[in-house]
Amino acid sequence: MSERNGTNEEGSVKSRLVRAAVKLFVSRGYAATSVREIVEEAGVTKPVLYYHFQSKEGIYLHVMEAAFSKMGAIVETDMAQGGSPRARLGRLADDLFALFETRVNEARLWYAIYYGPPQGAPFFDFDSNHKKVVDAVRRLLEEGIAAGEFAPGNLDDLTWIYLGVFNMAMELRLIGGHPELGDADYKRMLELVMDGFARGVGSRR
Amino acid sequence: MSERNGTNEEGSVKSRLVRAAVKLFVSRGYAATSVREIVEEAGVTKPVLYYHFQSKEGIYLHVMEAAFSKMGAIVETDMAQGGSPRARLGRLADDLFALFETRVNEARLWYAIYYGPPQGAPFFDFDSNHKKVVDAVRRLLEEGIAAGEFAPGNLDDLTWIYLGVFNMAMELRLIGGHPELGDADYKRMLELVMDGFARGVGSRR
DNA sequence: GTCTATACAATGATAGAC
DNA sequence: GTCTATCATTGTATAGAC
Repeated sequence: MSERNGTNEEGSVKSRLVRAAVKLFVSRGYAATSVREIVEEAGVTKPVLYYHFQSKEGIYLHVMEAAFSKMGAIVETDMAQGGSPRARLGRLADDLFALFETRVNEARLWYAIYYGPPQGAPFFDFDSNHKKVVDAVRRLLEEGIAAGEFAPGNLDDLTWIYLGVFNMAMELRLIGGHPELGDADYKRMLELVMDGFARGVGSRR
Repeated sequence: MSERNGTNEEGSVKSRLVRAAVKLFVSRGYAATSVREIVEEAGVTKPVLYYHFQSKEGIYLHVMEAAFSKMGAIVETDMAQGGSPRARLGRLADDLFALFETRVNEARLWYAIYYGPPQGAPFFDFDSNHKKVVDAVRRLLEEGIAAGEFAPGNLDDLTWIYLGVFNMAMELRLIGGHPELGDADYKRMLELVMDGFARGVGSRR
């Protein structure tokens, strides 16, 4: 039963290569990581990497896709669930932040490539995934206004304010030196923002 | 008068090298940029770079310091000015955003190195500059509360919410695909946030 | 200060044996 | 599937002439 599942088995050469690539791309960046370092970390030789993936670009794309598919799955799952819009907004933030917490290191690579220079890395479509999250937040805010949980206001402004605070919480975890900022703190900040939305801060003219 | 000012003259070899390095570090990243590309872009040969700067790291540090010194200067200037705390907070955001607008490309490099893997680039002290901005915002919020412009609240929460929205505005400019987000939009969002602070959203218990 | 020419290690990738 | 051995190219950096 060596082919029981579609993905890699625990200690297989392929999965060891992926783990090594993640570790090195994350700690050094794409361009600064060499194929030699990856295969040494994985305890194999170069041709093994070129056999399983076709190139350095190939293993990079494999790593990125594996990490991002989870995010899309969370959004879809959460949007299919019930509850009040405000409660669902909080749950979505919780689940996304929990995923982020388990992959803080990968997230450093996402940020570097998404906001920064491409580093010579092949194109990866962040935007379609990012858009899923933005659309979900906007829709929940819209439903919250319709349900009377939030006061009417410019939907774009509310969306970006909410995501701005959420994003800030992630970035504070990303950089060192902010160890005291935990789950409770970011949750409290998001509740403050939603309190503001409920009281009609978004309805400024 | 070839040595009239302390910095580089307009078309000097040194300044041409700096401009070329900025352009390439910004568009490709530090690790993915080669010394050969820099000198070709500047129209000189390799030894010229090694003569003026000592290494690839040397010209990188020169580039980073030049850009960041401006940010510290803005914070210090704005903090020395008068006006109500809320008005000063708005002015600080304006001035920092204006600097950011003139250097969107450099900002991409800052984000990549600050939040992402080091790319093999030498250490650069972002945090002391970043801390200046954070401290300024926190102090203005504190003064605003003392003056009765803002309702009392958790100062850390207010600071990060404000900076989160400010930061989101910058990041939306950083990535393509959000062309419609201009000065007026981000200013309106920050005013909404300060409205919330004024009405006491931060005083949740 | 700027050039030509080059040293020399490391890079991504492959051929061919097993 | 995995190895040894090696390719051509590019990388940072320098010696030495002008």
